[in-house]
Amino acid sequence: MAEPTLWEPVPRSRTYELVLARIEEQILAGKLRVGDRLPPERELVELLEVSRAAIREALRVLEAQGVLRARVGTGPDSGSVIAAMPSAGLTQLLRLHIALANFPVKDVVEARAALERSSARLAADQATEADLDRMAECLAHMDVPEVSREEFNDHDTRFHVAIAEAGGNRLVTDLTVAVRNAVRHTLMTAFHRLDDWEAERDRLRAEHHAIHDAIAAGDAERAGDLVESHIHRFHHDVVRTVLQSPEGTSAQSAIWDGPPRER
Amino acid sequence: MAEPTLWEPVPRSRTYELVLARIEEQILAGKLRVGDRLPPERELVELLEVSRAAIREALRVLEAQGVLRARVGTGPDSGSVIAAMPSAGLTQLLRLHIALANFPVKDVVEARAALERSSARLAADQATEADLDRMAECLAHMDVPEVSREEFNDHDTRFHVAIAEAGGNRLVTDLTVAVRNAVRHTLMTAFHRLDDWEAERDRLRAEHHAIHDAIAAGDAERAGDLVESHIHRFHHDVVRTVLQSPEGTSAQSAIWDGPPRER
DNA sequence: TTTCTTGTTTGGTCCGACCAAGCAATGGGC
DNA sequence: GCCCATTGCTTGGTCGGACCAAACAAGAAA
Repeated sequence: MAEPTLWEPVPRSRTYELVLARIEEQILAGKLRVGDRLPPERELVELLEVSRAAIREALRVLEAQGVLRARVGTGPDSGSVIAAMPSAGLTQLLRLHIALANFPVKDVVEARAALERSSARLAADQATEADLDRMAECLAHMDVPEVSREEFNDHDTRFHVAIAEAGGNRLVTDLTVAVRNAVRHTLMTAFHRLDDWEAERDRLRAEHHAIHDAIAAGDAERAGDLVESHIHRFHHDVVRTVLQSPEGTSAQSAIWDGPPRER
Repeated sequence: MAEPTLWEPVPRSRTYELVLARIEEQILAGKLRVGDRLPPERELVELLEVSRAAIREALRVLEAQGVLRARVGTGPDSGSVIAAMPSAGLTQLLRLHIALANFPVKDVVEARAALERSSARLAADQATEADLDRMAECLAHMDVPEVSREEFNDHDTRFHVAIAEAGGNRLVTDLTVAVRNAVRHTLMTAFHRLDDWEAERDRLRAEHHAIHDAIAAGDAERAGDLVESHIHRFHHDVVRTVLQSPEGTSAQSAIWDGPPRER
């Protein structure tokens, strides 16, 4: 039971962390809700009896988490206001950690597959006509005969986001968007290095239409399975192959597979 | 195509955001890796020609994201060091946004189910003997006849985390831990208000053992399905029922179901 | 009534100063 | 010659004060 990792921390709290804790208390307790305004920074200085720098550092953290939105001036929209923009913060966080190779691409793909399978199942159950129309519009853009790779990739993303939004689960949607954004660059690189672009394009078109049809038909089981295998196949055929081809050094394979498991 | 939301932003960059961008550049470009040290704050002031306050605000954000770890002194471990502790930052972010009801509990449950299904499938494919032993140990703790609810919940969490770790996917593991931590309080509350604790406890025990056995047998399909239905059933039977019972006001049902969908 | 000016509030930025935690080099005592 | 306390330097942590610019509100001037 004496796990060494459990005895490590002992974090001496810095002032800004205490400020953060005070504000979080009120959020967790429901006393601060979306739209509410925090007292002005100078007032918080007096209330909490710390320097403005400490206050501001805490506010910066909340802002980065998408919980706060600060504006100057005196209007009704000014000051530090509790907001709700989780996807930006999530995207940023995941981007950095993926870049630090904490999360190998393989893991990200797996997470995407899991999340989007869930989205597709939910979407099949409760997508509205408007939702289906939005998906169909994305498909139409990708079906343009001479569509460019950028255009295609752009609407590919929109298509998957549309599915997530149709599912109505905001957490899953935001996670999906964040994960997708986080690997956007990698995806585009793979897309450009593609040898047989036309074949892959046609394959993706067919898969997308199949997914759309399953959702439209309300077949959750099939929609989920199709999305899952769609993501797995694409990353297996395209990303892995392309990233490991000519310039495929050991460094890149590490990006894919991650460091060996150690215990 | 003229979506109104796309014309809103125009974010005037603040100094700390520029500093943040510079540091992120280097991380994204792979020039800063885990373990590397940033220049001292006072040096960054000269390099970037901004105030120390701006530097520090940027560093605070990175720290909150689990990308940085700062220590005073001159030793080899001192200064601002690139680190990799994503789950803490994720947990914090999710906790706040769940509290702000951006993410209704229902959505969180769905995300958990999706992620842990994926974990279980991976675990069934590649769990080692050591992994299985750790799971079994958690089960043993939960099987103690007079186990307390706290003990049970504690090892319940460990069991699920053990599965995620056995899956070997760090992103999914960290997301799982973060999501679980974020709803820990809600979970414990539901656990305590439980009417027929013994019946629920026995049901959970049986489900846990079935999951363990499926993973041990290498049956990915079954393991995944069992975990998924396990989570769905528990939250449907316990959390939803309990949280909406006596004190079940409209506010709490909003926490569960979230605000009505508007388009 | 309308328009311009002025003042106030608010976040944004910077500077300079001091503190305490650590480590490293120094030097006396054995 | 070796050990250990002292001293000094580097580093993040904290603070107070000052000034800027954006944004709005109120009052003055047309």
